[in-house]
Amino acid sequence: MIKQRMEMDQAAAVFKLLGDRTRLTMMRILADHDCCVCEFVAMFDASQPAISQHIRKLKDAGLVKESRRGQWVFYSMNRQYEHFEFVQLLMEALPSQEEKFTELEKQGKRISCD
Amino acid sequence: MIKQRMEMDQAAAVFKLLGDRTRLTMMRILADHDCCVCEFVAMFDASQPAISQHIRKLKDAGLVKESRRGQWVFYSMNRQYEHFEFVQLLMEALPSQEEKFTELEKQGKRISCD
DNA sequence: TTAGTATATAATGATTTGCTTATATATTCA
DNA sequence: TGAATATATAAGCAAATCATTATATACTAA
Repeated sequence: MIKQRMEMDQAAAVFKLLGDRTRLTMMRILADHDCCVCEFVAMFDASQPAISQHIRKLKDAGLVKESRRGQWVFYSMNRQYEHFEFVQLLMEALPSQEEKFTELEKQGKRISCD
Repeated sequence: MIKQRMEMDQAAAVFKLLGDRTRLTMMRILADHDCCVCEFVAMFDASQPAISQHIRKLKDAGLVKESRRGQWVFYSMNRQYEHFEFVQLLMEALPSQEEKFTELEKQGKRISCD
């Protein structure tokens, strides 16, 4: 696969999206696991609308995609995103947020749709 | 050198700083060359105060450092910055802004203090 | 159909951002 | 010293950002 040339405007737009603690952590988590909204709400100390609005920005920009599974809406990294590889490179430079996830399981708040 | 663990808050703060086209391009240029303020002013379609204010943010955060050379103030990447390597990794993922520089020389606006 | 759960959206407001204009400060050079 | 150049800072303002509250929509299950 050929690496897309990244324009500075686009790069700045990505950085801007990632320049928020909540969105950045969400993306880092999504690099490892799909996640539904209520899981994010449980992980972060944030309201459900706040989480929804952060996700919307990521979705509008194309970084994540959604898929409904029953009553839940799951989000995942969008591998079709023009600069997916760039985003992935960034996420790999950041520490795993696995604790957030294990903590969620400990609280019994993990949603599983398998 | 041991790679510093990057906290998400700090990472988000870096991304936020880079989430502006002008600052991001400045940083990309600084990855290759030191630069003085008037060179940035000539390169970007921006006023001198606007440029100064962008630089100040980068300096306050520790990403760049200044050194006066005669009447000019030159800026460079701060290699002592806690997350210098992280920033450098990001810059390497972006296209060189060499054209900006060559254009500057063509206009005879390159400042040289050697 | 109705209640309950999950999610999205709309309206609002405080805060932050990034410019502008005006002015202050620092340095060089005649 | 005084003029010219380079840079920084302050004040003010429009737009963007990010939360909150209230409400709408979508789905499940009884």
